[in-house]
Amino acid sequence: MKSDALRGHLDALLLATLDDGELHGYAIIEALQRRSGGALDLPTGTVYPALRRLERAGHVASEWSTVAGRKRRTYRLTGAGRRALSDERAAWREFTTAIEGVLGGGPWPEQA
Amino acid sequence: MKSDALRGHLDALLLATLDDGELHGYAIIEALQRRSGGALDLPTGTVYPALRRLERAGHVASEWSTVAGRKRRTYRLTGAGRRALSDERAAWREFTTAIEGVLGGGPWPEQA
DNA sequence: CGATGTTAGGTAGACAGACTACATATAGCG
DNA sequence: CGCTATATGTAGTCTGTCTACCTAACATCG
Repeated sequence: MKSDALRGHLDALLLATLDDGELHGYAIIEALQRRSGGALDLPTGTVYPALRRLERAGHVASEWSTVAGRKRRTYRLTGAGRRALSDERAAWREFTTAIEGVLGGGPWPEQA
Repeated sequence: MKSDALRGHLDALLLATLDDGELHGYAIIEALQRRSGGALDLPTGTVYPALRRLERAGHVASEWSTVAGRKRRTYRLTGAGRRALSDERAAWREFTTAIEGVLGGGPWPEQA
């Protein structure tokens, strides 16, 4: 998968991943792999900064915990995050509709 | 529409627009507007450089002509461009499948 | 004739978001 | 002890798109 393709859609992915319950960063990456059928394998250098961006924006909140001696920062959606996710899903539908209108192909009707 | 969302998909759009026949740059922009239902309104500063990139890559070829005193550079798909378009369409399907696997939502089955 | 708008093409530079590469630390296994 | 998996993080780069601008011919209105 071309790497730039993701641009502008990463936030939606992260928020959607947290929609099923709180997760820590590493687990988010694994969830993305699983749910995308292996197509998405995001590097930590992409995900961690993005999570902090989302936290600054108030869309997620985090708490530290320690599990089996390892520190984890567990993220969960905030109310604003849930609304943002809803907006992102709508934006995704608009986006794909627009692109598919073009890619969809076939000869196009002249404007009536 | 968030502007970055387009990243990595612009080439596909341009190639698809030319798939129905040759067009000059300005007409491509209008065709994109029409076919996307008005959602895509790409500035010339985005489209013209992208077309030159595609020409350098050998995916389109261009010829100058003059219509009603105005110079036009008319673009058409090359054979390589047609193959590239096919690849882009496949990549688009993979991309949306991956994203929708994540966004698609609902609780997710644990890996069996 | 001058102003404005439409058609048409173009460039330079900024910007932002994702990536590469690197650094850190603990636990468990051989 | 070294290696792998788990887990988090930063610095700097890269690149494609956008913003803002410029040029030019023609048409129309006043």
